[in-house]
Amino acid sequence: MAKTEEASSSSSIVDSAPRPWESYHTVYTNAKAGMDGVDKEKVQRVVYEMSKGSKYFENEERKEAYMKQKIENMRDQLANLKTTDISNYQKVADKRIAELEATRDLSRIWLHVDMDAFYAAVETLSNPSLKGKPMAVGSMSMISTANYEARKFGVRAAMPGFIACKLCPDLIFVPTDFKKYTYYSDLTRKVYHEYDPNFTAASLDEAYLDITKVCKEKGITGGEVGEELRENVYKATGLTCSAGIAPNRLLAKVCSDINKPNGQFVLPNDRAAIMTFISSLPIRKIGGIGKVTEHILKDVFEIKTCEDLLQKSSFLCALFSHSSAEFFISVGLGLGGTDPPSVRSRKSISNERTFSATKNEAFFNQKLVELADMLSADMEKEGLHGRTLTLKLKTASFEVRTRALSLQSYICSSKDILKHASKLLKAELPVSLRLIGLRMSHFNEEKSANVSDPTQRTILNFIKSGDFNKESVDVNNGLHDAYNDEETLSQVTEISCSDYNETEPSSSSSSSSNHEKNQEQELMWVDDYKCLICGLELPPSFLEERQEHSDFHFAQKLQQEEKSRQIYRNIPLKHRMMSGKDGGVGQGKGKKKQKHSVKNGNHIPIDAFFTKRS
DNA sequence: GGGTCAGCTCCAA
DNA sequence: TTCCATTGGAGCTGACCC
Repeated sequence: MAKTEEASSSSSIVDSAPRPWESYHTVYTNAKAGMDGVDKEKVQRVVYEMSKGSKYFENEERKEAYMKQKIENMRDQLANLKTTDISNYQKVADKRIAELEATRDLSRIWLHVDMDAFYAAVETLSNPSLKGKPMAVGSMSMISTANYEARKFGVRAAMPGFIACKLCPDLIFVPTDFKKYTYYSDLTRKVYHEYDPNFTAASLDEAYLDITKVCKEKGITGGEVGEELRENVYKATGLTCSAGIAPNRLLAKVCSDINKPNGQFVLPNDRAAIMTFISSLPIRKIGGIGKVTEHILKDVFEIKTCEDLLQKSSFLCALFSHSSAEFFISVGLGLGGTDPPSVRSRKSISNERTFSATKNEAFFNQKLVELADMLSADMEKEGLHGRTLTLKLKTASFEVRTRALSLQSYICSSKDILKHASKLLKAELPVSLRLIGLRMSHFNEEKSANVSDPTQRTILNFIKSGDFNKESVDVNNGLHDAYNDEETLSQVTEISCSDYNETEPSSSSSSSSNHEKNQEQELMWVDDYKCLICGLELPPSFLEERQEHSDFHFAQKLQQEEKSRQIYRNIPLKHRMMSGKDGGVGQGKGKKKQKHSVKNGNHIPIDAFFTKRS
């Protein structure tokens, strides 16, 4: 791997290089457990030969070019740093190192457990004839995992099946069966629960356990707990796993990879031991440092090990954002999570489907219907309502685009999702696609969250505030003046109606919005008969009329607010009202322009995402 | 001019 | 012939608001 990295940095023109595959970087040419002794150059060559000329390859080259540009930019920035700058950044870095060092906690013992080639092992368990044969779980398109026999050939997870076939012609493919994996995963979790009831499952086959307490209670070491736990997992499932025991989660994760498969590694709770361990640890072993970050750190700063991160900390502070620099420094110090991770609530929910590239719009619409149905069902299952919908597209050339819109209300019905998703898609047509995805985010935290905003301008808040008494005078005296401009009136009314429409029952919004409306009705109609604001009498059976009347007062309230602001700012009301509607459906604040940067090649260069801007 | 939000892209697991 | 699916998060820009 080191050899190929050196080669890549020295060969700038791919095609003229004698070994072009050496500069073709993929995630699956990186070292992984069970791949020692693999002819890496052969793997890289095969991967390159099989990929060369494909749309995927072209896209990878584009990304590579962006990355090189980014590296060049960062090198320039680095070269332009003056001695005084460096000296100042060194002070910043030293301060941050001292602060982070002060947070070091060596009192906890963490265990990271990782099942060995989990999916493949489960499949072998249910079909013992696979034992000893090279096998991969997945398909010709993509492999989820490969057993250790297959890894000897360079076959691994995240590799396309057709390339794996070339590397290992006798490779057996087994389709994925998540039901089976979930069943075995549950068995392992029952074991974990005995050691730490609050363990964190990182995936079906990985978990973090705080074993401090169990070590004390049983009077045994972390290593002994690890041995016992792995034994119990084997007894419960017939599957082997590996473990890492360390003072924090970050290190425990690194440690569990060291003696894979069916082994474990213990890093003592001792600062000197940690620093020794970290000093020679390649940065790529750290969770959070992937292919791109590794490349940048190596090519710009010549950082290869975690120790280098500390030594180059001043440059990292100079060129990276505060949070990125802090992360790198904490890695250099061997710090990681020691507190129990807080329970994280779901931030988004999505689904996406890949298909053969096509321009068929009817097909896109069909896919959108399916995705909206699936998303809606998933959301309903979890009782979620979201207000930001993101459409994800992957074009035939593997370019990924996302388009999002934020609505005024929370939705979850497939009908609503489809309605907005279709609009987003329409703006992108014509286009040749190979993937469509939908993601919903910005959930209402609780069922009532969508009505909880105290600053939201609703009739309920309006009445509760008591302002209506004061303003009802205006209603009687100056109402007609306020609505002299008919166009303005229609626009104001439109806004109020749309506000209600966004939360109407048909959009399957939560019952809380209905509840609020009912509350408003109760508050508005004295003795269920007379309008509290203007005294108009309407019997309860006149539902529509009452609704219109509510809208009328709400519009009036908005109008008056707008008018007072208009006077203050001396800006024509009409213009502001129109710009507010201009953005169309659910523009949140309604005044943002749609960006189409990627289409024109104007999208933000990759280096914008890491490099600190002046 | 600073704070905030929406939109977007990318990275990582 | 063929390069997945899902989630979370960082960090940037542009627009708006105060």
